[in-house]
Amino acid sequence: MDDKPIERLLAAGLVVFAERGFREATVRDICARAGTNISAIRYYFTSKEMLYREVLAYSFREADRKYPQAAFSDESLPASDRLKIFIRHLLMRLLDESDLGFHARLMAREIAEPTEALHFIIDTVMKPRFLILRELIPQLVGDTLDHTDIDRVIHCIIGQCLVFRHSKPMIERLCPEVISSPEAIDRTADMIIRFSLGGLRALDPSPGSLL
Amino acid sequence: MDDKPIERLLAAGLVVFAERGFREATVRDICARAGTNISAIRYYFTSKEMLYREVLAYSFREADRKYPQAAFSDESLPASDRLKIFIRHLLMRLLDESDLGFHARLMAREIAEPTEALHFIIDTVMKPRFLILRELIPQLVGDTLDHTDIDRVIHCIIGQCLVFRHSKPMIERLCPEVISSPEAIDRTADMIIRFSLGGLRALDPSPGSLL
DNA sequence: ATCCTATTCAAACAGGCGTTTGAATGCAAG
DNA sequence: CTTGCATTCAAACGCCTGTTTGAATAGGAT
Repeated sequence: MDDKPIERLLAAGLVVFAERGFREATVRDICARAGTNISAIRYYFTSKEMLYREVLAYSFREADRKYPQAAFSDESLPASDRLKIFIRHLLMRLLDESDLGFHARLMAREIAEPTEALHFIIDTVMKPRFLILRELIPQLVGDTLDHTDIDRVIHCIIGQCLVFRHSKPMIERLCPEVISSPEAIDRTADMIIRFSLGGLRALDPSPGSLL
Repeated sequence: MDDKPIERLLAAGLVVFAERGFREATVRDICARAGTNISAIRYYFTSKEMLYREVLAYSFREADRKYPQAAFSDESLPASDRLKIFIRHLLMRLLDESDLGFHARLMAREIAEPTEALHFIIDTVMKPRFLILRELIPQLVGDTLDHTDIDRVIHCIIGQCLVFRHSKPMIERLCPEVISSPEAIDRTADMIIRFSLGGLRALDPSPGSLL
């Protein structure tokens, strides 16, 4: 447990908001975890909603600290390698059960049921990655697809990663083995990569494809 | 509006539960939509939770009535055709904005944040479809994958469909065109099918593949 | 008309929520 | 020690929730 109440509230808020969502999270629960009095939220953040915004910012800071500038934005690497890195990176973050996992869960929540903070999140973390994929994918499928189809392909790829996070309850009932261990998650990442590269190859009509 | 209060409450409950989730939905809102008094829920369903269960059952009934026994379980068709039907079917249901869309949203909610009803839903609607895919996929990729990898592939495929439902808020901000019209959704389904068949081909080492 | 049952209704209830209060506490500076 | 300020605390506030109540209403059977 950190020393200052502000840090403790941010850390506790991250956990509770990630697990229960904004509305279902209670300030009493957050404060209990943080070991503070209820009114500490008002004192330091003025309201639950302001705390939530600060938790989001805190979450981004922590995530960027642990996963700094992903190598997938390194333009000197081959496009297919960059895509592989992106997929593995994304899946790991999504299924990470440490502090980092809360960040992923928090964002998954915002995507599915946006608060007013969604625009900020999209522009800050989603859009930059999205734009990189927008220039990456055409390098892998040639010029046959228009920009809308490129966006479709991008979602096909990230959807394969997201499903393992947000359908987790179903997965754990139907086939828990696919993500039950770090090795299993690793194999899942491999599978998504093989599957996606195969999918991209099917979209590229040129015979001597880069893939 | 239907005639009987029970029907009206079920229909209103479907809409409100699908849009707000179980906890955030209020009985006052549901009753207002249904045009009944608040205590009608107690009178006909004894509690909000019992109403929710009945809404789930009602939702399944309605969905099966509109999308009866999908052709994709027709074993006389080629496996690849059955997969195509499955993908198109699933995406259409997920993005359908009519009554049927509420059914899909309701289930998407249960998958992401299960109530006690999840087990029932999984065994009733998910598992049967999942088991069909479990026998379908091996026909398309040969015998090279163990059953866990088959389950991974299944999730890669359904993940591509699910992402367009549950990342909708993000899609509508980053690239709304991909699902902005029935034609666009149709093109998205085509893309998922091409992408998935390509992915499956990449997993099948045999030269003269069925794909 | 009278009774009985089914249904509707407005009002209130208890509990949990985020927020607010005002006093208690700690602690460094004068 | 005293002052002043930042911080903590228990308690209460007002609001909204699901639920409950008991009376009002309706409509068919006798």
